[in-house]
Amino acid sequence: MPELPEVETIRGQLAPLVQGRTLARMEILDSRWSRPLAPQELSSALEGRRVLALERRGKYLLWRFAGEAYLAQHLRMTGSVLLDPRPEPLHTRVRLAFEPAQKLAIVDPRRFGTGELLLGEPAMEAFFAARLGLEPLQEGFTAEHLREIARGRLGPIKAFLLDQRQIAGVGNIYADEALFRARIHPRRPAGRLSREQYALLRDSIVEALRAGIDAKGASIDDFRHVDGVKGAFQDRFLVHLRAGEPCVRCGTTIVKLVVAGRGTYVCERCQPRPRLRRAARRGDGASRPARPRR
DNA sequence: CGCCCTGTTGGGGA
DNA sequence: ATCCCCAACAGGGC
Repeated sequence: MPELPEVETIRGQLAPLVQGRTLARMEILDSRWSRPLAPQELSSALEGRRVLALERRGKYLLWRFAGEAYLAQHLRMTGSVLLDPRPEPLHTRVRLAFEPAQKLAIVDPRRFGTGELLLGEPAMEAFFAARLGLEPLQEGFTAEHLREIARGRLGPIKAFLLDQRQIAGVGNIYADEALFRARIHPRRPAGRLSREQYALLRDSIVEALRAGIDAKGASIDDFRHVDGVKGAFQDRFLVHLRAGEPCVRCGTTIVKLVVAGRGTYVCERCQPRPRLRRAARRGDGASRPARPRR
């Protein structure tokens, strides 16, 4: 019998455990988890249905049930899906029982995680279309694509990378890593990079994702929270959480900033700060002439 | 011991 | 379009 590690969620291993089984009982212990319906109604909608497949969409876990019923589950920061953990963890939010017998628990100390019921394929596709851009490892994720979706955007490139509607699946650690590898400062306006920088950034995003997969000994479709980023990621992630340490490339001390409301680590020599852009003001006629867009 | 800060995320309101 | 704050909890620094 396959075993799931105690404290990790691995879709790649989870899927074979539930596919083809019927969800016999679903107990939602935290009403916050359940969307858009109340827990009782959401469980009723899914109980008795067979699980056709379990997929990953960006950072969502997508459960496909018979009859075009779907559950878009998000683990947020501290969620995990455990295989029949005993004793039951303190922060168990949902209990799932399948037939033939199989039990899972959705555990989430911080209670940010959610389960969204979607009825009908169009509703399901619309849900993701509204929230997720291209996956970095998908065919069309090219430098040109990146340049096009960033065109005209003046917000910081880091915020842009974290925006799931632009690119699906890039998280805070990955964004820092990709920008470091591409030697781009996180505060650079997203739409103002050179063609070469978009190309480098595109490759760096892919590299960062591969580094993460590698560090975890996982596959791209796995969800796995590593126990302590500082431990498992240290060798492959070159800037994140390294404030005070020397940059591996130039020796300059890594500093921590806050960009897009997230802790952001940067080597300000390898990743030069953008020139301060002055707000256009009346009487500021001496400033450089506006460059034509496009 | 208590207080304060931080965080693998995303959404809503300003 | 963008920014700020919030959700709720644990763990670390002081």
